[in-house]
Amino acid sequence: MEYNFRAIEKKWQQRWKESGAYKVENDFTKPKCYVLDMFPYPSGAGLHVGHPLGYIASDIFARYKRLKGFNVLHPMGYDSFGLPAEQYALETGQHPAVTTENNIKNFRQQLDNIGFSFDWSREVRTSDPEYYRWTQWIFLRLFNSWYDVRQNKARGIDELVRTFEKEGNASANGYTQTKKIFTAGEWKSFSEAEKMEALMEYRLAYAAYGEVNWCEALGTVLANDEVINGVSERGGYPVIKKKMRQWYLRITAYADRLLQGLGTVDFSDAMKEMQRNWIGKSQGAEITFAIDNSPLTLDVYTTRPDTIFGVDFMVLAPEHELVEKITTPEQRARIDEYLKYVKSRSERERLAEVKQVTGEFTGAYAINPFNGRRIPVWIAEYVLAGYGTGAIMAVPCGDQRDYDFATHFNISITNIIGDYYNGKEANPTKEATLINSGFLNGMKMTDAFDVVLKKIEEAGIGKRKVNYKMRDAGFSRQRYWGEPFPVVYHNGIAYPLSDEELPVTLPYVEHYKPGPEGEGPLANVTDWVNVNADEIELGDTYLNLTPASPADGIYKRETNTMPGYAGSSWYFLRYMDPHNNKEFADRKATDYWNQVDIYVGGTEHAVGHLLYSRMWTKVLFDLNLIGFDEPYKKLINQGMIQGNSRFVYRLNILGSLRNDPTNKIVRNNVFVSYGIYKRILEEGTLIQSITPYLVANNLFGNIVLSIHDKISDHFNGIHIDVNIVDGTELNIGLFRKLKQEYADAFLILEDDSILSPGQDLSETSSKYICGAEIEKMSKSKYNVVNPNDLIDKYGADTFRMYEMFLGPVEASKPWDTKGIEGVHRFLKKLWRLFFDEEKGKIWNTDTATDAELKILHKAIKKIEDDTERFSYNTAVSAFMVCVNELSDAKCHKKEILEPLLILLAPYAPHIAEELYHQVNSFSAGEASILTASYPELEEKYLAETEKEYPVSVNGRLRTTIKISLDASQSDVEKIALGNEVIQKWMEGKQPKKIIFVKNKMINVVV
RNA sequence: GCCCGGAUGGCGGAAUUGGUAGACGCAGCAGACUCAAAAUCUGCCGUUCGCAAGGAUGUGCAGGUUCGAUUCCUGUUCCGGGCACCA
Repeated sequence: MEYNFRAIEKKWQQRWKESGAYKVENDFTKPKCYVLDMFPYPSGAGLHVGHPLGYIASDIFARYKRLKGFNVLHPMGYDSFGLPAEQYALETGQHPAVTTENNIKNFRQQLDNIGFSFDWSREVRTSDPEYYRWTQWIFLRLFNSWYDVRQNKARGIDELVRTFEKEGNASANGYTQTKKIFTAGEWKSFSEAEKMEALMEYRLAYAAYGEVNWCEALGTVLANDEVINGVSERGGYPVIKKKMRQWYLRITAYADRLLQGLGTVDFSDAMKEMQRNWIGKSQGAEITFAIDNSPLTLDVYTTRPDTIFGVDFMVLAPEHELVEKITTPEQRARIDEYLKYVKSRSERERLAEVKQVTGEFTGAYAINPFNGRRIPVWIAEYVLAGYGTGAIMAVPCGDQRDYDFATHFNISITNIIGDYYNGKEANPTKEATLINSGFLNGMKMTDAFDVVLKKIEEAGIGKRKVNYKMRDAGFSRQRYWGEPFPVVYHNGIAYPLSDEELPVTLPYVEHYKPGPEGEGPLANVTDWVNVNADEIELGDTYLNLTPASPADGIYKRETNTMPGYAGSSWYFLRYMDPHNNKEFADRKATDYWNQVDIYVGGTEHAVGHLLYSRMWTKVLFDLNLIGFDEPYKKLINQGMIQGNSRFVYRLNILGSLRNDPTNKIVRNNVFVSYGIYKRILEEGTLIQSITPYLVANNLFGNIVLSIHDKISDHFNGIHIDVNIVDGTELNIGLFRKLKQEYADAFLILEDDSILSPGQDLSETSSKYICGAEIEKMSKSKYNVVNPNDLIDKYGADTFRMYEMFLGPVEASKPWDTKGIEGVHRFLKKLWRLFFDEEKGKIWNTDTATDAELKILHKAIKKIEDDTERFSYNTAVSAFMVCVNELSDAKCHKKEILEPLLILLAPYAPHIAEELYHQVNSFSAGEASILTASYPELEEKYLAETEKEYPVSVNGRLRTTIKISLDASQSDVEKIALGNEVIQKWMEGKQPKKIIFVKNKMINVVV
């Protein structure tokens, strides 16, 4: 009986499916464990071997916890809204719903093949109306909430309205930048439009005009984290800044709590650091400067108020509102020209030329409040309008950008840091003792910080201020394939729809092109966009207005859709209660399942998805809709599996040779093996290197190639499908079959011999060796390895264990199929502990010896420990050690083997279940290894009585001595000093000291 | 430029708290079984000197702390990732 993995895996996958083995109940009496994977976007390309890495890791953990007696929630679903499906629809006219459905089918087949323990009855899809109904519902909560800074939490907008009615907004200032202060009376006199406009400044989801990242090629705006180096993350298209009315999430209100929350979760330091950088908190001061000969004032933000005496100029962002007002007539023309220049530059150009110094003087001067100095006010690109106040005080001796600017425009530099400033570059030190700094002279900069701030606050010309780099998140996209907003407009005012109107489903569209004015495709569906007042029910505005009536006429639906991160911000909650059609999830279910215990996914979501879902969770918590405010307790980032590309090297035929009918190479391609290619590059000339191979075989006829400058120009390294290469050796038969154009190619092999068309390797002892390079795994590089192929060849259990054996889950590593044989051999060896090819069944029910129990319990200890801390590569190795030892000991005892199978079940569930049933005679469906209980470690079997101690002399290992573990220090010293080898190395000297660490080592110092 | 992470045999990697560096696997070499191949099994496998016993050396590089350092500290090089005019 041999290990027939194909039949075994098929059988058990079928049985588990039939018995609903992975179905999870909301059984609140059992301890819970929530193990979650980041759900995938179902792309058309399907899975490659990199995708399942994290899924396998989490699956092992989930199965392990289940064996440990936990009620484990381990669901899977699809983040099925998104750009690629829509881009594909634009090109082919196929509806995104159709392509998405097909892709999901393909994904599911590939996932099923690997044998995951997902509870598919809880599957969610973000594009399913029954799902996005609740995304829209949460959006309405965001729309109807505001952030109360004093209570430091989100509250219902109705409470804000009541405050306004009582006392206006002067004291009840929520998290908003508004400058418009109104009294209760004024509020009451506001029109409906004015009230809605005022409230909009407080809502957590709000519409506003703002600079957005507009991507013309994609026809939509993008969030900051979707723009990389001035181009779109997806597709690399140019992105420009544009003013548009957009929806935003007021995530800045949560900046501090998102920062604080990092202290309560178990994420990697790198991950926390990335989020901290993105939030970008800085402590500083906002200082108001008077403008000379003007009633106007200038606010700047600085993190270094201690350097105020070093201010040599001011710089405004070109977009700053003061620029218009303070520019003097003499400078007007030059400023206008500079503004024109700035406008002409794209975001990308600005980023590309970061170090270029540009700017212009406004002609105006600010006054330093502490010494009355007149400070010239400039404008320059390097100051950003969106950060701080959009204006800075420049201290060239302490800030390199200010220094560069001052040098470029010949502005004299005041040194306030003495020797710390060398006159050649700025020094941002905080250690210096201040000079040229009035009342701060002689003070350390770190102390001066608070002294200056106190003075500024006393004088009423500024205040302490915390700033964040993070901006509110753009929340609308001009696309079709996303969640429609539950919002309608009337006279330009946005009204929420009632919960009863949900879901607002996507209408059918004829095509996916933008609307008439650059809006999303939905704008073209006029009979969906325009709705009569009596056709819809509006949500509560809390404004005590007369309800909308038919007389109010036509409402227009919002034509934007929500961005990709909307659905993924809360999906982990829906899994808890996926079929609930009354609520997004039952409160009892969310209280029970609570935080995700283990969340596994890639680093690429560090700032996008992770921050947004953390924010949504905090909002839901504030509104008392769930009972916790961090979604993910522990995060594991699986590493990227890189592709291992293979190359063949084609000789480029010169144009002049192509027309020569006497020459064979005109018609045939010539490929050289990697060794030859490398030698040619090293030798340097084409004539000397190539012709011996080619001329000798009469490939060239009488033609001689001309010498080129670069030898490598004569070759094209061409990606070749990794699946037709064994290691680095090309499978020539498949190579010729794969592409018509290669069928007649000449191949120059590693030993310089030529393989002509029609010949195969049986006529030579040489090989064609391919070049190799590590790259991203992608279709275009022909380096994609499909899990299905490997599973077909070795089985899912081998595949699962091999992926884990590759290295730590967190590490990125190139894929290499070669080692999979070793893991497969291990499983075959395990099988042979139970069955022999000739003798059949060899497992028995004999009583185990202590030595055998020790092997088992060593494995229990190591594997349980490694599984618990996600060290799966070492766990797999421990299985191998155990099976090797049992084979050597010829142990075939059920008493040992059965517990081993349970240990193995999370890693290789199919073979474990099969053998578990072989050693037990269960009746059909009676038992499963999936619900067995995990073996208990019994330390007594591991107890040792003696230890082979390494003994060193002066720290150098000289020998090992077996000594009883209960030997005392003096016993040990006697034994060590009595040892022949040790005596030899002591060279007759007296020991100064003998270091003895019990159960570790002995070191004799002489 | 700034911030994180890493560097160990031919290769992937192990060494959990400072205590026998190289577990486990791949590849390679030698051998057994076989008509042969596959499968399986046995032995060797960092470098170097040596017939061997054994010795020297060795965790990117240069120092330091320690009886003892892959592990801690200082400096440095290279690689990977993130951020990038954020005042």
